[in-house]
Amino acid sequence: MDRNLNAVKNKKLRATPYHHGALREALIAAAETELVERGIEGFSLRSVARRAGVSPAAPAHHFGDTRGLRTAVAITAFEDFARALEDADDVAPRDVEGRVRAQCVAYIGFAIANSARFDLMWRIALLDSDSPKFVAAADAAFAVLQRAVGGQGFGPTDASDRLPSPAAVACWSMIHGFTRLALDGSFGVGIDAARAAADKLLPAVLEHLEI
Amino acid sequence: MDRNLNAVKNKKLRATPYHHGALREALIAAAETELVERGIEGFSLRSVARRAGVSPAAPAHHFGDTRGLRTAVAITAFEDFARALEDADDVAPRDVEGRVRAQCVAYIGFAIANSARFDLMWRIALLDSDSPKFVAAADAAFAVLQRAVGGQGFGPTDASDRLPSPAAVACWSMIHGFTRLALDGSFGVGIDAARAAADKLLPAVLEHLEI
DNA sequence: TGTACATCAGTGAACGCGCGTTCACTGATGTAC
DNA sequence: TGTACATCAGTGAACGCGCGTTCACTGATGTAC
Repeated sequence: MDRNLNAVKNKKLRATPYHHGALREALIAAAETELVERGIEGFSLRSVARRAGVSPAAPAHHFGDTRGLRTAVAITAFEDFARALEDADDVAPRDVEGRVRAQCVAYIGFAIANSARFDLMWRIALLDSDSPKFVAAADAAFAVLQRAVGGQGFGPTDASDRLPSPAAVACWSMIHGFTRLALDGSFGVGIDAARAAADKLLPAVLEHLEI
Repeated sequence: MDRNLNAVKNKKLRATPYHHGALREALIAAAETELVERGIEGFSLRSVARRAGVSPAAPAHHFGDTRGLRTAVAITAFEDFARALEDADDVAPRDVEGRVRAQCVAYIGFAIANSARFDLMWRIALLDSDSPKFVAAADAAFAVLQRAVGGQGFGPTDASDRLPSPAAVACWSMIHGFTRLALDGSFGVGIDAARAAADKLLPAVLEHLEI
């Protein structure tokens, strides 16, 4: 009786149903928005729950803890990243130089368009960085780049180390470094400066990459 | 009388004198240790004050606030970094390839030996990144690298943009990217894997840098 | 088709914590006379 | 050389805050019979 009363009262007050239906996805989306608006430092489990309109304990059900949520966000970010690199390769000229250039442009393009998520992807101290799903997602992204560079998988060094091909790492290093420097303000403060660097400076810089 | 009594009592209890003498330097040193032991995320004004054996309000006197302390640490880190690059250049072969190689080795060497500080140096959202002293320290480090690459200062693009020479940026991007990837575990988890990558993989990677 | 019950998803209040910063203060130093 | 006084450097208690996590709970769903 008392319980029924409560149920009725709650039903009246509650705009949304008790069960969300797709809370996991909603939380990830909320986390991404939160990341954009407040940055990694301002990001918190509670703020994400608040934004998703859900109690602070709800996320634990899906992600365990804060680190789990952050990791889930990073995984989807790496998946999107890999897709962006793939899409770029699909429409690139079929010669190696053309493919490499396309990968680099897509790389920094994704980073600029998704700078908060891109930051999180590499903040491994904040992630379950040895979670199999995370490792797989990150590896998949690099595999796309390596394929475009024409890497034959792993290089001629000791097979036991499983080091990737130097050419692919050279390309990866250069575009990753350029991207980080651009995002971190070394070519001018702000996202516009980063975009300008990608447009004006990057092509000349890539001339110095020999594949 | 009451005051005198207090003074005497305090003098007896106090192992260290009321005035520290070189608290500013001591706080920076404490901050560096704290950074190493707890990482950037665990770092806090209070923990640094605690480690320096001083009240939580003391640092404000020298640095204003937490951000100011972090910035001071980052500035000394950039100064040490520039010095490390300079020292490497002093003993490098006098041809461009030799100097570039030496810069790259010193770059990642510093980052590995000082990974916590190196992380902080680029975490500009946490710093007063437009403080003149910070900008000057960061620019000075890049200037060393640029000199070694043989950059003639600024390149042939619009002088108004003041973009640095593409060759220097290419070198910087590649070694910065390689270093970040190594520190972030892309070549294997842990500092030992980073060191191994620097030793085994980096030389082959630098073959793809054309200056 | 209906009903009992297990399981799942989310609630909301509460906890203890460490944080950055403030405040009025006190102890020490240095300087002017 | 001594003394008064201003200035500087550090104290320590207090504040309010947002955090992550826990807990017993309730509402909704699905499944076995």
